[in-house]
Amino acid sequence: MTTIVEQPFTDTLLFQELSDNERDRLVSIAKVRKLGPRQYLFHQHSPADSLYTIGDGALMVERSSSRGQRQILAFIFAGNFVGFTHNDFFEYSVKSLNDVNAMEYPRLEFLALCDEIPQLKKNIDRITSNVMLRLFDQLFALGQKKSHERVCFLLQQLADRQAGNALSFELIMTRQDIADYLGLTLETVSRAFSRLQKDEIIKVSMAHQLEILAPDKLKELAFSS
Amino acid sequence: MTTIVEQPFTDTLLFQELSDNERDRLVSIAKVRKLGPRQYLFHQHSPADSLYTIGDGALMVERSSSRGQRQILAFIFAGNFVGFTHNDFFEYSVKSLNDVNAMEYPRLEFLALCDEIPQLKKNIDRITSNVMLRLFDQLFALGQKKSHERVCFLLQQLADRQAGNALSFELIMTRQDIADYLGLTLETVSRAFSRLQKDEIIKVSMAHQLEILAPDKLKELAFSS
DNA sequence: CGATGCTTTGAATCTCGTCAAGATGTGTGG
DNA sequence: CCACACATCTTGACGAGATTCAAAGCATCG
Repeated sequence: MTTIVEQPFTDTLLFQELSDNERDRLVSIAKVRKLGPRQYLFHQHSPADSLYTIGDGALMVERSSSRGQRQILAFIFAGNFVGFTHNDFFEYSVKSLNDVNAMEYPRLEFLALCDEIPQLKKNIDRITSNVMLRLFDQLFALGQKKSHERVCFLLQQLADRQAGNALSFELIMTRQDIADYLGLTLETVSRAFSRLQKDEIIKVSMAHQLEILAPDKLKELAFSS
Repeated sequence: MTTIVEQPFTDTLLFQELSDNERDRLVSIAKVRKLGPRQYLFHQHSPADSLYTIGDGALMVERSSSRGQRQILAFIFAGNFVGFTHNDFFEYSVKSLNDVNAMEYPRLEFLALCDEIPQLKKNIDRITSNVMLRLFDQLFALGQKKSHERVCFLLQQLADRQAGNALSFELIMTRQDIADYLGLTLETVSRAFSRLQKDEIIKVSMAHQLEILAPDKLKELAFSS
């Protein structure tokens, strides 16, 4: 259970700088939650009774309209924290991409701990701030970038967040998931991959194994800075 | 100065449920900041040394790339609070749309007050949460909606937030501003207005006076729920 | 090995962006 | 108060980029 703490993941570390005792108190109110691929951790509009940390696996935060349109608001990975809201109901669903090991914290008990452990509250605030900054980036991408730039934007994010800066990693989401994250269609995403491959910026094997051949060009296209 | 407190504005009320004494402490560290139209409250990448509440007027939160692309992240109005960040530098600029009366709070002193006044911290958290929810909506709009639906989305927001649910109000921003908020071009925005006017959903006078003729249809298009 | 689900590619269509002109609105000075 | 200049907005014609529809190619899994 404490493997969550040990993992060398980038941001959203809920446990950062907590004492052993404080961590134990968090662990004591948690229970394990396991998910297979393509299962929901929780649904949009359901009561926001729990919060979660991800120990293993990857998920996506999605919002759907009754017309069947879907926007993916974020991808989340091991070490991340999800489900914190001021509302009584969730504004989004969270769905797994692969096998997931999560810890579930009852909301009221968690909030009580937040009041008692100032550092925990600080960690929440820092995570919230990071999430917000990422939303700004995504908004800029959807508003200003062309399709292949948006794909580069996502690949850069995945390289940083999922793969820990590796140049080779697995694309665990489908083309449709990527499309719904970037505000495109799956065909457009597929064409963007083909184009980036032709330009020798990336290499895709078996549709889901990705290799970054030209990291500088990728960044250039991702941030059009 | 205390008019800020009294104004009946919707959300992001920094002063909500504070005692008179606590409000006075906030006011005591604040100083007045006045802006003419199209002036910057602060710039992207400048040191985040202050926070602000808006007493009067309207502004936009914008992020620009060195390529000259601009994404407007939000419009903000009287009663709103802006500039809160965990970074040492601002991730965005804030620029006025008309004459603005703001209050400026030195960041360190403000943060100290947050530690001393739990309700103030709670207000910040609530505001942050509202901002996040609005970012979700905007992301959905940019990712999933067509141009005229995005324009409806903005008009609905303005009717709610700027005009206090009125059916008639002034469009204080330019077509270019609207375009940069919605990820479109000014021409597309203009065409969307013409189309909505032809469909008798809105009426535009002198390019900046707006009247909502069919509120239900507007909502329908805005939320395509 | 065939069935299924996902991905790629092609062709037609459509929406939106670009470029350009003209209209409307605003502000200034005579 | 009018006339002129400058900003902004509207509209049209065209082209680029994205979506849609359709078919074919690949993996995966029983």
